[in-house]
Amino acid sequence: MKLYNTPTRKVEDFKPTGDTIKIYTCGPTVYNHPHIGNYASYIYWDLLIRALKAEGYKVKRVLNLTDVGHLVSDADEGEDKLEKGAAREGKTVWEIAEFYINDFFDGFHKLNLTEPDVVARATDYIEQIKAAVTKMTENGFTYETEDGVYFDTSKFAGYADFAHLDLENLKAGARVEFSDEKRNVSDFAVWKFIKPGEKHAMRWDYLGRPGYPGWHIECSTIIDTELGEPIDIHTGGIDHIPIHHTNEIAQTYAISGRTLANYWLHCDFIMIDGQKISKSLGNVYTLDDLIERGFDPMDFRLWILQGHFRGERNFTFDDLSAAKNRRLAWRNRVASTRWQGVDEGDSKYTASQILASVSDNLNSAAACAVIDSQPMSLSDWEFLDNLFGLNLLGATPDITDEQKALLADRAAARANKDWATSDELRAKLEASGITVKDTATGQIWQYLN
RNA sequence: GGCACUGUGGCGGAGUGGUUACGCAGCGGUCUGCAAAACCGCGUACACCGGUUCAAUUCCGGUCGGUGCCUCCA
Repeated sequence: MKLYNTPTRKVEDFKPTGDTIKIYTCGPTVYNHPHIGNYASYIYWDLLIRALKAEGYKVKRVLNLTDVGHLVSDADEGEDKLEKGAAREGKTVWEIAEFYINDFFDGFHKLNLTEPDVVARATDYIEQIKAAVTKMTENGFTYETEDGVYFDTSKFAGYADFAHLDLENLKAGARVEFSDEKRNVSDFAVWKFIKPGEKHAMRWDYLGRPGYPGWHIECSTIIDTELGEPIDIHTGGIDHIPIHHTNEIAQTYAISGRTLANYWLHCDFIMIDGQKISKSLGNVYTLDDLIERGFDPMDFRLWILQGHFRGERNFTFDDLSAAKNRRLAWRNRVASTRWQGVDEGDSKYTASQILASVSDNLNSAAACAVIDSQPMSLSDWEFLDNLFGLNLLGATPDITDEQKALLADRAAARANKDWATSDELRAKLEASGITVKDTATGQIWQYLN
C-alpha cells in the first residue's frame, strides 16, 4: 500500500505500527443535514479501509461525532453549532444531536459505507477531556483567561510544521479580530467557560465553573482513549490541515509528548457546477436530492471512485449520469456473467490488477479502467463488491429457474422462426422483471432498471 | 498578503521521458423478423514560452489561468 502522506507531501510506502491498523476519521458535527460533499470524504476513507482489508490487514477504525463545542467560528467566537441548531428548530441540543446522528448514518448506510468499529460521541468523553486539559496545564501548555483555558501554541516548537504555516503572516493577514486575551494568534480554546447568564445547555463543571470542551480537544482525547498514539492513519478534509489537525497534533504532544499519527490523508473538496458548495449559492445537494432525481446512491459512490481523493472534483448531473451509465453497464456484465459465465483462466489476473491500482495511493480510477478492459468472473465481481462497495451482485441477482426455462423456450421458438411465441415469451420475461436481447451470439438478459 | 493545490480530447478522468488508459457522449460498420442490444472500428488531447534531452504531455525555469484554505465547512 502506498499513500500520500500530508506531513511529507509525498507518496510513501505504508508501514503499520502493529497487527491492527489504527485509523481515526474526523466525523461530522451533528447539527445539520450532510451534503454530498460531506459524504464524498467518507467514500474515500471507506475505500481505504476496504483496500487495507483486501491486502490482509486488520483494521480498527474510530469515527467521532461532534455533538458539543464546535463554534460557528474556529477562532473561538460565536455560537456553538449545536445550540444554534437547537434554537433554529425549537428543540433541545440533545434532540438535535440525536436527530442528525441518525440522519448522518441513514446516508452512511445508503452509501453502503463500512460501519466504524467505534463511534465516539464527544459528550461521552467529558471526563477524559477534563483530565487531558489538566494534564496539558500541568505540563505548562495552557493559560486561563476570562473566556476559558487556552493552548499556548508558542510552547510547541513544531506548531507550524504540519501545515507549513507562516505564523507572522497569519497575524498580518487575519481578517478577524483576535481576542486581546490570546497570547498568540494561533492559540485556541481547549475548554470554554460559560459566563453567568449565558445560555448553553450542554455544560459540565470544571475548575469550579460551568463550561464545555473546545472543539479540537475531543479528537486528541478520543484517539488517546480508543486507539492510543501513535495511530497509523488519520483522515480528514483538506480544510482541517491548518487548524483542526494542527491543533490535535499540538494537544497530543502537550499531553503525552507523543506523535499523534504516522500517516495523514486529506481529501480535497468537491465543487458543484464549478463553485464551492455553499448555502448562499443554493447548490447544496443532499443524498436524498440525488435519489429524488432518479439516481441511486451507488451512482454517486461510483462517481467518487472514478476520481481521486486528492483531486478537486466538479460535480454535475451530467457526470453523475455518466457514472450511472457505467454502473448499469457493469450490472449488465454481471448479468451476462451469471448467464454465460467467463473463463476463469481469462480473468486470472483481473482481481490482482484491480487491487494493485487501488493500493497505489487509492487509485480507484485506474482500477475502473482494469474492470472495463479485463474479463471479470463472478468471483472478480465479488472481490470488486468487497473493495468498491457498489453491491453490483446484490443489485443483479441471478434469475429464477422459471425465467431460465422461458429463455430456453424462447431460444427454441426463435430457432423455429416462431416469432409470435418468441415475442410472447419476451413479454412474459419483461413482466417478470428482466428484458431479453438478441445478440449475434444468442440471447442475453438484463434487469429492467 | 501568506500557505497549498491545479491546468489532459465534447464532458469527466488516470498515467507516462519514446509504444498516447478508461468511462460517458458522438460518429462509422457488422449483426438483425421486430425491438433492443451486443460486437468491431474511429477522435490523434495533454495552457503558453523557453531550457535539458537523440526524444517531453511527462523533468527544470518562467508566464498566464483556475481553485481551496487563512472565516463555518469533508
